[in-house]
Amino acid sequence: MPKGQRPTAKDVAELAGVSPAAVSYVVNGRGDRFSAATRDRVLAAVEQLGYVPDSAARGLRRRRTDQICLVLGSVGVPATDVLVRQLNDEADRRGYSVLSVLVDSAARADRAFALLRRGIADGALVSDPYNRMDQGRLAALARNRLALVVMDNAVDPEGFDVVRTPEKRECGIALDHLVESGRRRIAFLGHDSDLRPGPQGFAERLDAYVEAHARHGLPRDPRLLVPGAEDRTRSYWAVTGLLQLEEPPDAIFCASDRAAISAVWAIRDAGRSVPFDVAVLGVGNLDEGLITRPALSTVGQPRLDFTGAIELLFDRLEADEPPPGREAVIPWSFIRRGTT
Amino acid sequence: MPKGQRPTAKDVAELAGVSPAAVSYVVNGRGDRFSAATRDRVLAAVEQLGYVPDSAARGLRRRRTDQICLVLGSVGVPATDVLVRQLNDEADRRGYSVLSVLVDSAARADRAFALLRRGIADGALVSDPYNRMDQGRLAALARNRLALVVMDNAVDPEGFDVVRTPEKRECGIALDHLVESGRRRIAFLGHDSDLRPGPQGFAERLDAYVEAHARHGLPRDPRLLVPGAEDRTRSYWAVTGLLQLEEPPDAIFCASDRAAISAVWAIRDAGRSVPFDVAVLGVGNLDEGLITRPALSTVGQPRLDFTGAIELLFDRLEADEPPPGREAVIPWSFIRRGTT
DNA sequence: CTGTTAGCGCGTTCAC
DNA sequence: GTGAACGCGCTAACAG
Repeated sequence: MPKGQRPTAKDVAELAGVSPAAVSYVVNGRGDRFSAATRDRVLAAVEQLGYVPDSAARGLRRRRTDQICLVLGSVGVPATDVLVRQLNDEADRRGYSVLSVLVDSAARADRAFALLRRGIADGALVSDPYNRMDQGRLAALARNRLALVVMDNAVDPEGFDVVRTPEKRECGIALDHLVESGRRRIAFLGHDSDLRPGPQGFAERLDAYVEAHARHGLPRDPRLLVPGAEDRTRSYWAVTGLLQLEEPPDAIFCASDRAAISAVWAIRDAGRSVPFDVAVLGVGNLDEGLITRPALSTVGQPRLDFTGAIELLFDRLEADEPPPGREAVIPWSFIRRGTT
Repeated sequence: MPKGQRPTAKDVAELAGVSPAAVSYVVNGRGDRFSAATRDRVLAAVEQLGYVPDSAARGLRRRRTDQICLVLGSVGVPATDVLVRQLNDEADRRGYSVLSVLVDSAARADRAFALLRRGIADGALVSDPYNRMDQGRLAALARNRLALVVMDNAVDPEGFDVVRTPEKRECGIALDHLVESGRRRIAFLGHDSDLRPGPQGFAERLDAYVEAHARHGLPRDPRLLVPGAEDRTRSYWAVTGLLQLEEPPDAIFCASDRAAISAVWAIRDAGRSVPFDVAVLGVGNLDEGLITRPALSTVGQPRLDFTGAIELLFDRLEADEPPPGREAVIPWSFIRRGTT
C-alpha cells in the first residue's frame, strides 16, 4: 500500500491472501459464504490497514449513499435545533447519515442545488422560509429520483411532499384577540425580508398583520413596521425605538419568539409594563417563552415536533415506487399566555 | 435515456451526436478544443436533459470532492452560527461546498468518523467541546489525507492543526476580579457534562472555578454547583433555585453567555439587583450580552472570529505537501461590563 | 485544429 | 472462493 494513501480493497485482499471480491463480501456482512478462517483473515487485514470502503466507489456501484441532506435557510433559528435533532435521531435508527447544508443566499442555494443533483444524498428535507429552492428546482430534484420533503407554504407537490403550517390563519386569530382586547396601535417587528424588496420569507406573518388591520378597520402607521426579528439584539433596539415614538404602540406583533422575548425585555427596561402598557405576541412557541415575565403569548405548534415531515421522508426513501406528491399540515394554534 | 433516471454523460453525448469525452471536456470548461458549434450542441443537450455529472463517479476519478465538512458537537450554540457563516463564506470564495454533521452522541461520532474515512470530503473543521472525535480518530483521518483542523484544547497536532483558546486562564482572571471585589459565595452554573460523569466538555471553566477558590482560600459549597448552562430555560430555573437557598450566592459564574443572560433575568425577576446583590459573569462574549441591563461581563474573544482556523484549513487543502501539524491560539480576554 | 478511443478509479455482485 | 463486468466520468494519447 503506497504510503500516505488510503488503503483499498485490493490492499486488504493482498494482505489477507484473498480476492477483492472476498473483501467486499466480508466487509458488507455477507461473509457467510466463506470459511471462518478466511473471514477472520480478512477482518484482521481490514483492521490492520484501517480499511473503509471509499464512499465514491461504493456510491457509484450501489447507486445510493445512505445519506440524507437537511437543507436549511438560515442559522440560529431555535426551532431548527429540534428539527436537526429529530432528523438525526430517526436517521440513526434507519441507518442513514445526515448532512446539513446552508442556503442563506442565492449563490449558496445554487451550490446546494448542484450538490443534490449530483447525487450527494438519497433524500433531502428542505426547511427554508425564503424558498430559495424554488418549485422548478425542487421538481427537477424529484425527477432525479431524490426523495424530497419540503416544509413550505409556497410550493406545491410535484414528485415531492410538502408540509405546510396554517400560520397566516393562526396569526390572524391571535391578532383578532389583540384588537378585541382593545389594542389599537399594533406594531409589527418583522424579518428583514418582509420589509424590504428581495426574496420574501415569513411573508404570511406580515400578511396576517395587514389583513387583520383591514378586517377591523384599523389605520396602519408605517412607523410601526420595523425589521430585525431574526436577531435578538436588533429586536431589542427596534422595540426600544418604537417606545420612543410620540405615539408608541400598545402592542407588538413579533415575527419570531426570539424577537418577542427581546421585546418583553426592552419594554420592561424602558420602565413600562407588559401587558398593561404594551402587549407582546410572538411566533414559534419556544420553551423560552415560559421564562419571560409574564409568560409569552405566541402562535405555533403546541409542541415543537417535526416527526411528521421526517416520516414522510423515510417513507419515500424506503418505498419501492416513489409515492405521488403528498401534502401534510402541521397543526398550529394561538397560545395565549401572559403578554397579551 | 431511461425514464425516471438521471441522465449520464452518455445520454448527453448521444443527443448531441458527440462522444462522452467531448461532453466531459465541455462541461468542465475545457471546451476550447472544440468548435463553437459542437460546444453549443453539447451545452444545449446538457440543458435539455438537465445533466449534472454524478458526484460519485466524478469523485472516484478525480480523487477529490470539493466538499468540506464542519463537525459540530452540539446544536443551538450561538457562537457556532458565526463559525458556520464564516466557513461558508470562505468556502464559496474558494469553490468548496460545506456539509455540516452533528456529533452530539457517541453513536453519531462513530458515524461521522466513518463518513470522513470514506472520503466524503476533502477537509474538515471540527468544533466539539466534548471531544468525541478523539486524538486517535483525528490522527487516523489525517493519515487518510483528510485536511483537518480541530478547535480544541485537549488534543495535540498529529498530521492536523489545532486551534486553542486560553479559556482557563482568562476565566481565572475574571474570577479573581470577582473575589477581589468582595464576592465570597460564587455559584457555578455549568454544562451538564461538567457536573456529571461521562464525556467532559468545557471542563476548563469548572477547573478555573475550582482553582480560583483554592487560590483565594475560599470554601466551596456543593449546593452552588448547578447544571443547565446549555439551555436558557433550564438556566433560568437553576438560578431561581440558587436564589432560594438560605445563603444565596453573591455571584454566579455561568459557563455560557446564554446561561448568564438567563441568570440576569432570573435575578431581576426575583426582585434582586445585578450586580449589587448578585454579580453575573458569562463566557462567550455574545453580542446579546450588550442588551442585558446592566450589560453582561464575560470572558471570550473580543470579537467572535474564526477566520484563523478557517485559513489553516484552506491552507492545508491547497498545499501541495501536507504541512506539519500546527497550533494556533485564539485570543480571549476578560471583558468587564456592568454585571460584575 | 477537432474530435475520439480506451484505460482508469474502487467496490459490488452475478455467474461459475 | 474467484473472475470479470459494471457503475460514470475524466483525461492522456492518438487519429483524422
